[in-house]
Amino acid sequence: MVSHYLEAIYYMWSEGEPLRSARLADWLGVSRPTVTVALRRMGGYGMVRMNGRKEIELTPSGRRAAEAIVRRHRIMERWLTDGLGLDWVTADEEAARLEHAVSEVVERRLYEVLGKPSTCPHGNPIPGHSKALPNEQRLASMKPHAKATVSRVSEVAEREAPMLLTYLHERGLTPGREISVVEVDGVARTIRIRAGNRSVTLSHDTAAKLWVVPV
Amino acid sequence: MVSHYLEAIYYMWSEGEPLRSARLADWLGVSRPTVTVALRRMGGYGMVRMNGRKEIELTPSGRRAAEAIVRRHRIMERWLTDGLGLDWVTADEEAARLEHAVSEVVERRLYEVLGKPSTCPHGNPIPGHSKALPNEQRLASMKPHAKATVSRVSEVAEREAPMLLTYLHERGLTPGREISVVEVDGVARTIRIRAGNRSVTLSHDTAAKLWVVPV
DNA sequence: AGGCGCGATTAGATAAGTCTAACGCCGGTT
DNA sequence: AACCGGCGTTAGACTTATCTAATCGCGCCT
Repeated sequence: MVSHYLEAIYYMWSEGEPLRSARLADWLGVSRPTVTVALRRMGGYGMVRMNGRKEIELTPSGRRAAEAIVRRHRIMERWLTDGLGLDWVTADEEAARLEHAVSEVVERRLYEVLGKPSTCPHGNPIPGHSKALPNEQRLASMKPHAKATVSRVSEVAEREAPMLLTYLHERGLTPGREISVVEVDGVARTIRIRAGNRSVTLSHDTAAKLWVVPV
Repeated sequence: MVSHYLEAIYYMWSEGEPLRSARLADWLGVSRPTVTVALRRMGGYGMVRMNGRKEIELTPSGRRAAEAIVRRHRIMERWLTDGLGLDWVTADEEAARLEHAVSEVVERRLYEVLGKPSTCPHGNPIPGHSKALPNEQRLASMKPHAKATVSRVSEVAEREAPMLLTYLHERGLTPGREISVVEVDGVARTIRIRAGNRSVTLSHDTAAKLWVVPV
């Protein structure tokens, strides 16, 4: 399941997580020796290599393969939500299986039929079709009274706490929503914001998974 | 790949092929020992059993699983042709991969969105939603001057000769087409028919893969 | 009756992908 | 300086899925 590994590496890289073997094992939910042998195999295929500090690096071909998987995941998610009306959590789970069965032909046709979307339903950019906004920052790093627009929900949320997706969706914290920071509580490690006309309090951890663009 | 085996067994059964291990090996393109061990494993899971004449039989649960796979294959084919505009051959190849990644949820929603079709693009019934017509017969068994309507193209055609699908599609030999038998040549083993306003000569083998309903 | 041929199985090998148990290395803390 | 914790790897084992080579068994034809 080389593509599972490539996909996870890509996510970890784009979320700024340290690219070490033990982290990858956690992300994928497998043991560390499993990752060691998998990386060795993938090294043999020329998909990844390890640098001097034992950090994982994608080779150009590994990166292309990883982007293809992530692209397919996000296009499928768009179809599952917009086309079939599935909720965020289900769409993510289903896309995780479908992404490995989708060929380039289907990917391209589906992308056209969907009207060339630039992001997945949670706002993450579709590799090869769009890039993350340059001035994005984590909601957790915003100061009181700042105003911003929600740009995306991190992939980390989908892996670590799928129900968080439902939570955010229910509260209208979806890409495009305008918010303002009401209060930052450094002791309780929470942040209170206004989204639309309602007030929401998020833990620092949760707020670190929401990316926003300052207005 | 238990589901690959179940799917193949289901196809062979519905095409009336003998359900022996060696035939299954041919259908799947694997060696006979591979099939032996696979059937043993599947027997342990309660999906198949062998009767006294060494014929393969699906248990009720094996049959349900097989139907689910075939149903998903045919629903996906409909989506790939009707929704994405892929040709018959490509749609079949893609569906062969996608069918194993589709869950019940996606299957059901997609079925609704497609308007509850009763057959795949080649006219094969979607298990659980429709059945083969009771008076179907092979075009190869029709007598001269008989008139009939094409009902379906056998799955055997898709496995053995994918280009046959293109051939039939180009000549308008698709489900619903009215045809009449012009001449049956027992020596050359060919059959000449009129389809719409054109004349087509098919080999006996090809005509055995086209199912028709006499008018 | 003998033999041929096909079908099915056994035996033994390979490769991917996973696990647990145990060990070695390195960096930071006491 | 000693040590502990986390990280990575080694060693050994298991499961699934595949292969080739060889063997067994049965039915049919001469």
